[in-house]
Amino acid sequence: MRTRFAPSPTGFLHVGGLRTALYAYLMAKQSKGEFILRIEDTDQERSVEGATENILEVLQWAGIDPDEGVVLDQGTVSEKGERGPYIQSQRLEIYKKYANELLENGHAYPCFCSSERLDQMRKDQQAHKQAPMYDRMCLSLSEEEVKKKLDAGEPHVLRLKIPQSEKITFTDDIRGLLTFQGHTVDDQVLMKSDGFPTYHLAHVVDDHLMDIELVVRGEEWLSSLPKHLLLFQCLGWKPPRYAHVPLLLNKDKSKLSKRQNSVATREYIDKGYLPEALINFLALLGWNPGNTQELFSLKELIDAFSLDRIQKAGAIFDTDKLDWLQGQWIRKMPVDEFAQRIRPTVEEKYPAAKDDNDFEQKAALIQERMTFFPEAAEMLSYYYEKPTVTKDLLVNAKQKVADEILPKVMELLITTLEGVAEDQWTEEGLKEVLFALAEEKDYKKGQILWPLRAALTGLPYSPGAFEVAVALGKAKTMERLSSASAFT
RNA sequence: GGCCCGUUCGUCUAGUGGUUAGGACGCCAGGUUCUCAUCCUGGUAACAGGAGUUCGAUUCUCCUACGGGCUACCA
Repeated sequence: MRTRFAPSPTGFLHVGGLRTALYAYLMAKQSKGEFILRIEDTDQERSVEGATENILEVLQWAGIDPDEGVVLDQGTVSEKGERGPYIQSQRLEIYKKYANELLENGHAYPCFCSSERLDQMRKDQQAHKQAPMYDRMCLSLSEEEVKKKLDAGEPHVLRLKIPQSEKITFTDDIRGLLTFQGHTVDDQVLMKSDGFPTYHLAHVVDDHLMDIELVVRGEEWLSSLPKHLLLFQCLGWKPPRYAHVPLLLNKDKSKLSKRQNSVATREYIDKGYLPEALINFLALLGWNPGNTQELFSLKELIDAFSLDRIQKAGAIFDTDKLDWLQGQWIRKMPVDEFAQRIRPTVEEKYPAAKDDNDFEQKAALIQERMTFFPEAAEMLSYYYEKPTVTKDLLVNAKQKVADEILPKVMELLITTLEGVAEDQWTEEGLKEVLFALAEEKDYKKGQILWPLRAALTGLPYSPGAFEVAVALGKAKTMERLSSASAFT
């Protein structure tokens, strides 16, 4: 099945857009079909320089690669496929052709009304509690009048002539049977006075010409669906399947907005979220697999996805679960990949990490406990700089490390560890020695291990004492113990 | 105002006439552990309301309420 994602280059890629793209992509891949990317830049005023690149980069980051259409080829925007161009501003002649066809067949008519008149008309209608709709004034123009105005080059638009008595029904892939009455549908503008088509005309023409079989788009389009259906009918084309996905919502249930949330996918990338986590999260917002599986890779989603398990109601964009998924996916990463991922941020703060041959070993210790990559540097700080140890940290009531026993414990730690041979300096080796020490001197394990860990890291929490001691090595461990014992 | 869509724990959701209404996140408690995190166990918490159909409605129908989307020469 051929599906498409057709963003407007008006800025960053919205997370809702990413979810829509994901669903369309999954449907295409599941059926071994093609996923097409088309750029809808028919609004010249809103088009933003660089937006297309940005959107493509973000999709690539997410692992959603178009088979056809506008693609990123080694970092630059290019086009691929037989049904191009895939950028609407380059298809103006095509739209013009079909607009003329509609005009000739009497399905569309030119409208010369000024925006001032239109504004006034709507105001009046609203004042009378009527639905604001075009009053069809220009439809009553005689053929001669129209010709005269056209010849005089008067600015005008082309409007779709909605058959008022028609009842339009359609079965949406998500919402089921939908019904609209012709008289409640406005005579939509198809061609603007600047020669550009509106979304309504453009997408119908393109989806037909590009052989799109399924359109996945946001619910906000539902109310203009009858216009699109009529357009297909007037042009003598078979409409594609449509799947209107529910909206992503703010906490107050309004449409997800910049004011209340981070909506740019880029922001989530910058915060360090993994594409696996974001994709997993987005997939589950409004869709469920029908079983209790929560973790899905993109590949698994391709197999498991189906439109009939998409929710009809909107979903609040609550990122608590995203954070949990992020932790899950971090833990699933191969250690070397994880190390590679955090290395740059650690090196930035601690250049010494560049020469660290045991970086991976240290990274492994924090992989189980972190949620956000930017935390990595701080979590590894004590390896690359001497920790600031205070007596307050060394003492710990819960571990029963009292002020009075501290000097003795520190002394025991130093003398005991001093006696450990280099080849015994392993987690097992240290465990054996220190547990024996605790038993011999009748200390609880915590009474010995807390001061050790605290002296080595200078932190109230960190990986365990044994792991840190091993990663640090004997020399550094001894050095830190002796300087910490000065506080006692 | 009009048209269209929707409504199960705080959040994401399972459920299609008979269930102790299930799972996940969050939160709380306990356990593991030298700390924190992880991990494990348990707990908290929901069918918007009203009629109707039915022996029986979360499930079907209607109404109400509430929420949302659209209502541009924007998408």
